Amino acid sequence: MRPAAPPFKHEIAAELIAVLVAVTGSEPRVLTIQDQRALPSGPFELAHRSLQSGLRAWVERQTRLPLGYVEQLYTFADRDRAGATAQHVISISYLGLTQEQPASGEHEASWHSWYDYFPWEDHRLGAPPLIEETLRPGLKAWASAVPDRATQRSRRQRVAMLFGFEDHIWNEELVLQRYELLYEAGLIPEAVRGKSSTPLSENAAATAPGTPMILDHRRILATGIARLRAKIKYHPVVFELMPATFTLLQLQRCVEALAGKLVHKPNFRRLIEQQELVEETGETSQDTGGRPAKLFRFRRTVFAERAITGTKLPISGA
Amino acid sequence: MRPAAPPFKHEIAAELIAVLVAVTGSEPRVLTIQDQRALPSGPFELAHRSLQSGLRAWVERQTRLPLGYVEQLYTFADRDRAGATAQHVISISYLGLTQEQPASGEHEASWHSWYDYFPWEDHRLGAPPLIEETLRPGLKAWASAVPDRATQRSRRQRVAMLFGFEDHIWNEELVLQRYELLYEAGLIPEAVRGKSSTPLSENAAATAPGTPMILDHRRILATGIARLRAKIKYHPVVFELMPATFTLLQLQRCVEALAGKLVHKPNFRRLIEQQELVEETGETSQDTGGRPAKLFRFRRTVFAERAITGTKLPISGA
DNA sequence: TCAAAAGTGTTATCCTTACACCCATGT
DNA sequence: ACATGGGTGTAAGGATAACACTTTTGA
Repeated sequence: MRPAAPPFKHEIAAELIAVLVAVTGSEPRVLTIQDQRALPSGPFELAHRSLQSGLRAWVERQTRLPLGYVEQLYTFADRDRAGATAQHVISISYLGLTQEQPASGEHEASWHSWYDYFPWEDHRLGAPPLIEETLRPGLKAWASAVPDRATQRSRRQRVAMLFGFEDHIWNEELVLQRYELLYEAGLIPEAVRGKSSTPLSENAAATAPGTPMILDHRRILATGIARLRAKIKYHPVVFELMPATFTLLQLQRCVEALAGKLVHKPNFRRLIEQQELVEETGETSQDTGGRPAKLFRFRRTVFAERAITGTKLPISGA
Repeated sequence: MRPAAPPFKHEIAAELIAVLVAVTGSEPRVLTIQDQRALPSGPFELAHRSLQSGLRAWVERQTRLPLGYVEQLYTFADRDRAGATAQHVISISYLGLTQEQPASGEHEASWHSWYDYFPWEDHRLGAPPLIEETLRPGLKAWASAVPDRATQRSRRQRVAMLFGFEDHIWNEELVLQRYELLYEAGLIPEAVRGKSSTPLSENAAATAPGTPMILDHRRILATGIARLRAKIKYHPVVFELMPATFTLLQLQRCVEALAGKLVHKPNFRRLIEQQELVEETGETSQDTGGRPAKLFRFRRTVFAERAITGTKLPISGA
């Protein structure tokens, strides 16, 4: 146990990795580079007051995106992150909320639905068929692939809880745990690719659907999605993803896009209005077939009021 | 926006900082070094599989404490953390739960109640008098010290919400926010000490009580306390702090020590037993005056079952 | 007998969730 | 007419928090 005062000179490299999220037309979108195979990352800059402000400056300079909300996710320094070529890098990952810009600029950056990477996470139209068709058999095989009875039972229970099999309800917040389970079961291409030694799954053909990413970037994305799904329930961050004015249904669709499940409309509206999170602009929108909807604007003052107290969204079953 | 593959060679130093918590005799305790002025910290080691396992190995080697539960808190790299002598260090902080050992070993390490550092956070006997006597006047002065009316109102509201003045209830989870407010108000010695330029508070005599720490260590401790207070409500981590067998009242006292507020005894017991978190050992304890209490043991299997589903503790008002 | 702690039973209240229904507009 | 979305009323169920009370031991 040594004193902290004179810092140690273990020299290593550090980088920032950003999960930048927007919601466009009822789809949750994430900014990627390298033909959607990587999350944007950059060097750790020494010139800023704090890590947070450093990330903000870097993102805004590179992409011209106004970053509404920024939150640190996790710091990784796993030795085998990069596989055999492991160099000692500390990666500090951040979640950032913004709005998708038509021309997001430069360097082959592009936006994609996060369900491209995690197709099993979208339960807005019920559980996607691929869960029963692909994941469930693969997971069942994995659970049975061990001789010990007790381990089998514990694996099966874990599978059932995470994916909502047998009485269990779907908990949309467990994005990371589900990814890690699939990884452990050898159903994620990234898991197999890195390992030169063990050919983990004999059923390598039956890997889970979803676009793979380099290194552990898909894992970082899962962390970001999970954090955001948990956050929107008690913190008014959704509004960072909305345009200046919006209808209540648009807001609802945004929440649903993030949560990956539908919410009860009447209750949603009541809860939003009760809490006075929004105010009417006086105008209406006739864009979508049906009765014109009132337009609302976020009451920016609630950031001061509720940053502490918190807010509520009616997303059930978590 | 550059690709992540070839890591950047910005060389910097990295260290780990640990908030190690135990509960001994109804007091929440934290391990400190340097005459209780610093949290234990150590170099980032490259030899481990992950950051987490590196921290675990380091702590167990240095202190011989068995670490029950470990969780990453936050990563700091603020330029002015060390004041003028700023060297570029990334500090990765962790929360670790353990049980206090009589001889915690070496290097002037010692355990102290965390309320030594945050005396205003202990509301088990009601709001401590020092809040009304010292904090409230200081905060009031700070809120009035700005000319703008709107800013005054917003400051006063923030103060009231965080400290439970005027109708607001005390929310025990807001440890960090309260510390930051006091810091901003110039009532924390650490805030003044660093600044060579602005003598922030003319009422420097009236700084908040509580033992100061070096650099931002008290802030890191506040982060750890806040995280733990939030965690115990829905995750069965309390048991990491308990001996092998315990009475329900001991368990309750432990929860109360962490939360800094009392809980309703009958409801607490019902909730614990309903969830089958514990099982009777068959023995009883007559240690404390009164009817002998049944001894319980934590059902270790719930870690598998509820790591995902979560648990509940009846701590109200947050 | 009293203090201290262990327990049990019950109720009031609020929040969540859902169901049922009506309104306004475009095709 | 009917599809689509906007919007209101209300009730069932469960979780929470509190009150009142009995039991068992040691001093």
